[in-house]
Amino acid sequence: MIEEYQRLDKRVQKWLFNQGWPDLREIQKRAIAPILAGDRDLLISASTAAGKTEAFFLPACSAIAEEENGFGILYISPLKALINDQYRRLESLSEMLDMEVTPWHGDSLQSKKKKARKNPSGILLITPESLESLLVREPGWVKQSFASLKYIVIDEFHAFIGTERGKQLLSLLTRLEHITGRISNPIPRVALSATLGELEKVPLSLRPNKSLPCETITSSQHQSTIKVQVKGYLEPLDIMADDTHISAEQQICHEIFRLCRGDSHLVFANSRSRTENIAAQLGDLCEQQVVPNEFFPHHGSLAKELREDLEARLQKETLPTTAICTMTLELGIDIGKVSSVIQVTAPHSVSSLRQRLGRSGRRNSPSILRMLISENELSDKSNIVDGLRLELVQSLAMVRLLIVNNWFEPADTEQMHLSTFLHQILAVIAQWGSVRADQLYSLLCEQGPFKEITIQHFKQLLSHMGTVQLIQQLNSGELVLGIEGERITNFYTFYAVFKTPEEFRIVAGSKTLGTLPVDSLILKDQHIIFGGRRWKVTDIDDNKKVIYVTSTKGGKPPKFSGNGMSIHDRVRQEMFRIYCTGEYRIEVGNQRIDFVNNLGRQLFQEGAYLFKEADLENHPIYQSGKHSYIFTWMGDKVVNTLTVLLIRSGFVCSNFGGVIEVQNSNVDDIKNCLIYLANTELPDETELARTLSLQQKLIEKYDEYLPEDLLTECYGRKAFNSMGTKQWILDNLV
DNA sequence: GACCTGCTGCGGCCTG
Repeated sequence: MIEEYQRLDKRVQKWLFNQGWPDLREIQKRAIAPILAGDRDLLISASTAAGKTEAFFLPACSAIAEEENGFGILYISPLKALINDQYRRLESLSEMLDMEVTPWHGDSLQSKKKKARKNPSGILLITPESLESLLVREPGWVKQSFASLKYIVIDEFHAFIGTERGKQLLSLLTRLEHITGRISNPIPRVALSATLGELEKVPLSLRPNKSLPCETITSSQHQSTIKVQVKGYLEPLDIMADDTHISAEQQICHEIFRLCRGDSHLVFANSRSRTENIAAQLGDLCEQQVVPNEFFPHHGSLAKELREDLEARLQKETLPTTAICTMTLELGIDIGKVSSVIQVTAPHSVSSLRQRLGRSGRRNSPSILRMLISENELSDKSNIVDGLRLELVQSLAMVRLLIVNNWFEPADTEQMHLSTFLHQILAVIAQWGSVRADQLYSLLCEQGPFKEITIQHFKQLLSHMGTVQLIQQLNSGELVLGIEGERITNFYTFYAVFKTPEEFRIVAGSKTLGTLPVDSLILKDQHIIFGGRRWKVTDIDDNKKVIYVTSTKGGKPPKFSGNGMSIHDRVRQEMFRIYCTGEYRIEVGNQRIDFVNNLGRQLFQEGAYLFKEADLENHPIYQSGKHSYIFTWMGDKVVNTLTVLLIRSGFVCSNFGGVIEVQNSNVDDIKNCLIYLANTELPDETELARTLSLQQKLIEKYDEYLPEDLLTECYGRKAFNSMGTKQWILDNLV
């Protein structure tokens, strides 16, 4: 490997020597040859802090060190904060090479942009949105300054796969290759990513037209020790004021206080409002015990300054600090390792549980995960859904899938992303001024990433875009922007493809605490919790979109908006397996390790007993009083399909947590109805989506401009599965 | 009964 090291630029070698590193890491050595070759794509997949960034930049900077004109490396990041981090980290290396590094995003300095605009060279660090804005507004400059581009590197690539933003990014890269005349001689793409499931599928997500081969480098995983405990809590039927029946959440807060005080931890509470609630209660406990508060909330609606203060406090490691957080602390930001991770309520996916677990485990100590799960105390009026202890069993299933099967949800790469496709049509027309339809199709769908769009879809979409004046066709046949298209593309909000709700700022005195989506009801004089503290609303300014508050006692966290969640088939099937066998423990050698505390175990046994008593293993429909419940143990597509089929047949039903409740019905009626449907032609996904109102189908940013037929087809594909449902009925009810 | 990310150009105000 000595030879590999010597292939780096002499000044890079000198920089390495100055760092005092004993040796290059394995992935860093292995990346040198393929990057210097410059004739292939590269996927570097390794856990955080494995040195992925250096693995790319050391050889890539060596390769462009002699290049004087134009950018040599284009670095793309999903976060502005990461660009700032990376800029600092590249400072000394670029100084050694006398190489320019330009951070380019919405908040970076105009002076730096000006300088790079005049004299582009070295490394450009940018977000997809800023790159979009450059292509649309300054295509001539882009063509010149990227003429000798050698590498495109994408950081946190896993965050892009299967998303609207990821689709936009791939389209941007194709457009960049097109504008620089590099379609037939593509610019190598390097993806840096956390460890991914289904690694063999990733190269296609990096370059859908396969015009360059892709090599993959993964770090040899060192197995670390993991300690897991699941604890059960009981939510009392009556919560008394006398403290004998305190709520499950209060019990959980006491436990967090006991476990976390004196060291640093992360508590993931799944929603912003629960995050706020728990942070406030822990703050109260500190006050009651007259000790300094070391519990603080962290989520996306909190003001940047408040978040950064907490991040800095975690990083410094001088004061014990526990963050009660949402996924904002799951990945990306460098906060160092914490002593343990606590999960309150079941996580939404195994892959996010895995990321969270990875945040704990300091040098030479194990990763520690605790899951604190509450279930309702039962009465004779209780619903079977409560009795089964579904949330607890879901948590157990997820722990098993993660630890025993080493499985987590792969990204969904099958979606059409029509809203982003429409966005890219507008962006390309805005960039070129005018374009022929066949050029558009070739660029976006054949060379670019929109492989799922057929000519038929494309024609239908273009014609509708003409009707709503997004575009118009000239006599020559060329497409140009219409009035509405001009309006949208000329406003700065155009560059991002994802949707964000309008928000109110929350202001205390002269300080902004954060933001709230406008759809939550906030009234004057109401008491709220925000930023882990209690406030009273003094005034609301509808025009300026500001809520004024003052400090006070008491209050509830504001309601944040949100959609339902979707659980993968495999998680539900693991739950079913656990119920059927009554066994959740993990086998290690000849032993079975129990990772659940006494109350949790008791709750599990209640659920498993009810499952047996109702014989859900053999009878998926269960009648209780006037209502019936369908347990499919399948993912949401099948559950949604069954629900809509029954609604179309006149039943009143709803689903929650994968269980369908059918009101005023009995088992035989439901069974007969579904078997009858399965024996005839089941309506297809598009037909099922027609049952829903237009409003329910408007989800992504530009959905409102899509023809309803196309939107319905797209929605149907996302939400339903007719064949799978037919099979489920035949397998389980006949 | 969920979470997160990003974008412009310019006018006005403040500080050194």
